[in-house]
Amino acid sequence: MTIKETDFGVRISDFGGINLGLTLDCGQAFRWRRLADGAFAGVVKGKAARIAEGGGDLIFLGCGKEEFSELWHPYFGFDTDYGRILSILSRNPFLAGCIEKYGVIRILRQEPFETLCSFIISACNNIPRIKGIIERMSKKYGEEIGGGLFAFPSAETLAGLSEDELLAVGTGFRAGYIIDAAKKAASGELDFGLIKSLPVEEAKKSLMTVRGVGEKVADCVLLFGLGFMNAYPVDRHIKRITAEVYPGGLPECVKNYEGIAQQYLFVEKAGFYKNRIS
DNA sequence: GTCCAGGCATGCA
DNA sequence: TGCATGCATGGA
Repeated sequence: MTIKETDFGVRISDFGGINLGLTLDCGQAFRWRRLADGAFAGVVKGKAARIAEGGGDLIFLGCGKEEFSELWHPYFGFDTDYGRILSILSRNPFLAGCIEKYGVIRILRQEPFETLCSFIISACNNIPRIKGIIERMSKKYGEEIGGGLFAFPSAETLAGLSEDELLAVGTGFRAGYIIDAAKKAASGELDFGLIKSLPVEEAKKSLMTVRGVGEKVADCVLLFGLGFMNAYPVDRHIKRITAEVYPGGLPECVKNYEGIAQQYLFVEKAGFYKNRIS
């Protein structure tokens, strides 16, 4: 990977490629939007970001080298060799077709508490509405970071809210679940640093001590927030797809990278990519 | 009005 | 252990 500081921000090349639009808008992250000029804007760990594409390079606008290496390098998993992983997954013809079609969809390494809340909210919900709820939560209970943007609320803040205060932003029946997650995270009963170091099954069990967190939500947090590429979230779409495409079970080549395979299957078959924001 | 949405907790067999 | 049901909410 080459990193260059320019007048506009950090420009990176030779990083292994990315389908930026799909990576940021394939149902794993909920705070990115596409601007009129084609760049993407989002809020990550309390930092406002704009990312543009040019000639296969990515430009992190208004960002310095230090911020890039501390925040964006891990967020996009630039230390992960997607070329190698995708060539392994391509041993399966169906996945090879998806990878050919969509390019490199990266699994983001998001802030764990925000990821946990986001996927608690995702239960029995649709993606546009999940985004709306998270935006309203941030606007009402998150810290303002300038430009009319707001950080995702802290666990401490959410832990102090009443269910009615969360109902007011449209969380519905998940309000109590979010408060339980916030209390456990704020008290340290849920220690993401520790969970990250556990074997996947134990990590999953500890996430499932939170009300409103079952197998699927736990797997999403493991995959999209804690770096477990072997977590395989099975939602109603993936259940159908897996039965349809792999009635005999997942192919051997998927082992250890179930989560990445899952995201290609989701994009290909859940139909979401057809509806995503242009 | 009805149906559906990246589920989960609960009660009952 | 396995299955049905209710859960808030808004858009189609």
